[in-house]
Amino acid sequence: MNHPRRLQILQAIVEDYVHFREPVGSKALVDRHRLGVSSATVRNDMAALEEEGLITAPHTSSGRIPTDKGYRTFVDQIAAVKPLSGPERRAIQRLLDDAADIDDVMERTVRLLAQLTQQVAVVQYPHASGVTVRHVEVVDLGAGRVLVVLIPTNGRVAQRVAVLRAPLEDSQLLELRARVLAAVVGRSLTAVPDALAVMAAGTAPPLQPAAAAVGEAVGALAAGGAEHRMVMAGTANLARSTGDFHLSIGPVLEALEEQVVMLRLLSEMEQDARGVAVRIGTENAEGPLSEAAVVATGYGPQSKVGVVGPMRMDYPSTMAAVRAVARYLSRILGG
Amino acid sequence: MNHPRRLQILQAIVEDYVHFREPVGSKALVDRHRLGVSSATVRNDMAALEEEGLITAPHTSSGRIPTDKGYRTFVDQIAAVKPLSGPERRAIQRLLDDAADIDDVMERTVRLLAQLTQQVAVVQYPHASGVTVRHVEVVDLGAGRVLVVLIPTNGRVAQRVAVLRAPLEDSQLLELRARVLAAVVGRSLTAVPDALAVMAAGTAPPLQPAAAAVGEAVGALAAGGAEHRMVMAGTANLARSTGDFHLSIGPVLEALEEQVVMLRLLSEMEQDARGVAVRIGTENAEGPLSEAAVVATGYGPQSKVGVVGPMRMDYPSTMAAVRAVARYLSRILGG
DNA sequence: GTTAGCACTGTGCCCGCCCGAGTGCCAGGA
DNA sequence: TCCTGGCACTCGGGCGGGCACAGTGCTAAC
Repeated sequence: MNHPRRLQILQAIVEDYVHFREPVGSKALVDRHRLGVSSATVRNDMAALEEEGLITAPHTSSGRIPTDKGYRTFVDQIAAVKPLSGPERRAIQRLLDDAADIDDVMERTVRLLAQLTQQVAVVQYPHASGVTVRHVEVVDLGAGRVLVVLIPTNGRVAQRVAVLRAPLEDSQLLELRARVLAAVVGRSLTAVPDALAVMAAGTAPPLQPAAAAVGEAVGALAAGGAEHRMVMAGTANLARSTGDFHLSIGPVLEALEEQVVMLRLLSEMEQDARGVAVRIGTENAEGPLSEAAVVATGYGPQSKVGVVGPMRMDYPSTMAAVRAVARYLSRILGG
Repeated sequence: MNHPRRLQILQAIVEDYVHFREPVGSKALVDRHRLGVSSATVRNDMAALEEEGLITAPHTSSGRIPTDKGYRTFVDQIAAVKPLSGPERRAIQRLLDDAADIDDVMERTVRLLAQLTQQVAVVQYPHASGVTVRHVEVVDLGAGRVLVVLIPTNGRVAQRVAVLRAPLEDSQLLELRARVLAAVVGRSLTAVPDALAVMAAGTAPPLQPAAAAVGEAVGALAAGGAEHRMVMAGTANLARSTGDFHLSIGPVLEALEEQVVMLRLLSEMEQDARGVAVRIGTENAEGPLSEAAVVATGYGPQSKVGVVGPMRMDYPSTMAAVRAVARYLSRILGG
């Protein structure tokens, strides 16, 4: 597929279909784009494009719409990522600079991206690679229950309640706390579970069961990092996209609520030279997303941010927005 | 309105309409319910109910559907809250008992409620009334930025980055940390901002700006409690409800994403003697929710949990599920 | 107060019709 | 070899008429 005019026609079809949301015919094409040839010629090229499986006609006598493969070709070969406007860039920066804590950053980011792209935005919590333990706090809740708080250097505090066989004296609690701190502060999160197992094993009997329970709790906090969580916004945008054409909203919403599935999908996507990954239609495994497209990219060490929308989306703008937001996010979190 | 048979007929209309999702006529009514009278009599009663504004006919020759007021009467006068089944109760308990931390409790609760009711579920984070400060941690991020972590007795850890005019020495940081701890540990969250203002004012010049910045950050954390946050699940259920009848999905999704609005709505709702609050259609202010119903109740000190769905919902079951989930939630968090 | 019967009415559905958009193909020209 | 104008063809969508049906309101009788 290296016939320049045909690529140009494919591009025009994709753009017009995204814009007008209806099949585009040869005449409309020559009217709206300076192709320099007649509609008959365009028809011949369209037949060739259809032969190659890049476009298709919903019914015999109507215009053409791009296929999955057509969008893919468009994205790979044609689309130049469109830079964001100055005001947009400033808006991103201002909004994210004001964020109070990590949760706030995530919340603002996902809303911003949803608004910029007019799609559903998804942001994974930052990955904890290279993060070490800053502090651990053990809080007595009474009745043999203690709250364990893990404060890693990335600020993503985690917490959990551990249940002990018997209540602890204040002095015992302090000793336990000191032992835990000594064992893990400064260590990488990945090393925490083992370190605590050693600590528990080396603790004298009266405190041993409590040390084991607390150690297990902290270990779980360190292991089950926040990178398994995500935030989402802009689901209302789906309603608009879905309104006029296929892509029923229910299954897509279900898929989006399955965080595990979404996170795996995002993590599988590998970005290309432009720094963005795109999955179109059936490139997503068979299922509810087979009529949708996902545009994603990484930020920070190995976390992901992206949007989900109809295949008929403005890829250049969307890719630009996703990439820009990811960059600001890296900057905010890395700084 | 104290005509027993007419109430019975209203009840039958609501139940059948909820069940079959189409206007119900006099004949179908006598077929499906043992009313003991003929369809002609039912027609007379239906005319009376329509006169009172409790039901209405979409067009001249079709069955009747309940109005907002009809649902209201149904909910107030008729519906007995239907207790949950044993397996349902056990499922709630098992699921919530396994939760790791507060975020996990919220996440599990909201999913559970969405699944039980087949509606969109909303859970507000627990309110911090009566909560005191257990600990504060100050973590140096370098470059004059410090992470401030507030650990309240309810386990809802909050965090924030404070930006200082100039970097601090380690010893200065330790001193600052000690001053903050001395000022706020053991105090109620509501007293924290003032206490820190005093602390900052009484700090010697070299450390004063940093104390002010950190104090302000901690104060904001204490003031801006988690009760302003909420989690949501089951939006896919909206697609099903919305599919066949009015209640367009877009505006409702938009309203749900406006957390501020939703939280205010929930907080305004006052539960009745049965411990549940219900808002139907236009009882919600004009707007996107005027064709929806909200069923909510409180849990813990003053937080809310509820569901949003079409007016045509199974109120007895929904009210029971909301109430049951709220009870388990109170128990988990209060224990 | 209840019931049977009857005339009436609006909706949904099916059918046939026509119109227009857009195609594929062919023959002629650069 | 590629492009173009022309033409016949095809299908979808909109429109109007006719039909069956569900359900009502009303009246007269019990």
